[in-house]
Amino acid sequence: MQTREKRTFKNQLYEQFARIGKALASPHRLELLDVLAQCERTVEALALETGMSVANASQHLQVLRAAHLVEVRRDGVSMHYRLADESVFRMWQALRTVGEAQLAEIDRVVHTFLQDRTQLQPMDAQELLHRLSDDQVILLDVRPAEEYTAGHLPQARSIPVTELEVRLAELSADKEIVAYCRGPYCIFADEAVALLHARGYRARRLEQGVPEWRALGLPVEV
Amino acid sequence: MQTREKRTFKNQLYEQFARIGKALASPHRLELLDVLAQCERTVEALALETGMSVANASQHLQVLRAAHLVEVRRDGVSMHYRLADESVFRMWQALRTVGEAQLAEIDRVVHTFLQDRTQLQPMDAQELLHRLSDDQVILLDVRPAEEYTAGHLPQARSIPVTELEVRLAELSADKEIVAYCRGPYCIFADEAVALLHARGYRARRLEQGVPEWRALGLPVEV
DNA sequence: TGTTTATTCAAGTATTCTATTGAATAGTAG
DNA sequence: CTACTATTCAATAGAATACTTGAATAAACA
Repeated sequence: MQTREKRTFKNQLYEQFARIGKALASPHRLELLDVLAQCERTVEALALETGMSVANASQHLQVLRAAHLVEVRRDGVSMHYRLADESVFRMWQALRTVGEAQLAEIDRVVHTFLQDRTQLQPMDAQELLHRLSDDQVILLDVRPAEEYTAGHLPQARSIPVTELEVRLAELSADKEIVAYCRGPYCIFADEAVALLHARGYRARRLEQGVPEWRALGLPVEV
Repeated sequence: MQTREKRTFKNQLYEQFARIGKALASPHRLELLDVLAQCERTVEALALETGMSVANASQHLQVLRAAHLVEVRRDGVSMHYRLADESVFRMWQALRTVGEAQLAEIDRVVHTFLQDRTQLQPMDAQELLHRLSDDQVILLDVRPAEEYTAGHLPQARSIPVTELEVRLAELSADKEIVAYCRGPYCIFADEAVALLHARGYRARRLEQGVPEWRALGLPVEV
């Protein structure tokens, strides 16, 4: 291959990879990917969840679709978007890891809004598996019910954080409760643990969300 | 936390992650990251390697630096850039994986320029380790000498592809030769294997480059 | 068939990004 | 101190992107 031909090859190759990079170049699109990592959703639901206008959400979704990061199916009048592939979540996870390692601002934002998260005594997957096998804990999925339905951790019970207060009676105070939600930047589990502590329960937060759990190669129930 | 406050939190968080996404949104910057995955380099060397003007390369490097994907050190009059962190390479790798899985165009580009790569009988890390332990193969690093110096596979010998033809006498034809280079889209090893085949050697191509080898957790010698 | 609903498209404006050019800076060598 | 080298900065013009608004589709339902 000639030098010029090699340049053409590389240009075309990096051009293609940059299509994916460009799709990641917007905070709105990253949020869409993050939400879609839980389960598929309609345009309207995504717009609501992310606080964007429907038209704007739709446009960003097409950018993601053009880069083949999401796929779509029609169901009646609604379009349901979902991540194209497990590798898309892994890329988002890799990007987050870089951010956590390199951007002090991310730490600062988390600290500003979430105060001291260590009070929630984060538990990792390893420890959870161990405690579950001994039947020592109640595992609580505090995400919206539809996300639980789309896939949840084995042995988890669904009590969305919005319903937790009125459904406390369902929980025995004998065992420790481990709450999980969407992932490391989701605050549903934080809120649940805070509420449970206030009501005298022993409760901790699981570090992983469902997508991180799946990425660890651990089983998810549908 | 109030609804409005939650939105502010998410906005700030995704805004930060998008800094990294934006840094990945240019083919030139992806190529810079890819080249830097081999070893640190000066601005001039990067400009030469990627076919960009020095000023343009410098500007793109500052974009990468602003996103904390690369770091820089001064050595006399030259600035040496390097990847900030192993996690940056892993992110680039994750992006490539998505591209390979989702973008048919990437396959098409590779096929157009590289014809049939299976003729080079790609070998994976597992098989190489096995063959090396039995002393059955010669392992050849065909990258430029400076990249070999910055880190190479254990037991590898350095013969840059540009020098291979005149240094063939150094290689015994008894053993099979395994050539590797920068990674899956680098053609140095392809060229080396083709040349070796033409001269009657048994030769194969290693799938991984040094950064992929390192990312597998395998040792790299300096 | 006409109406409703969810989504996409098209147009317009504001903003941001890119590559080029030439000048400025910071360290080195004479 | 002067000349030189490697890099960065500043200014520019052109290209691409973002968000809004209102209209257009396409399926579902009465």
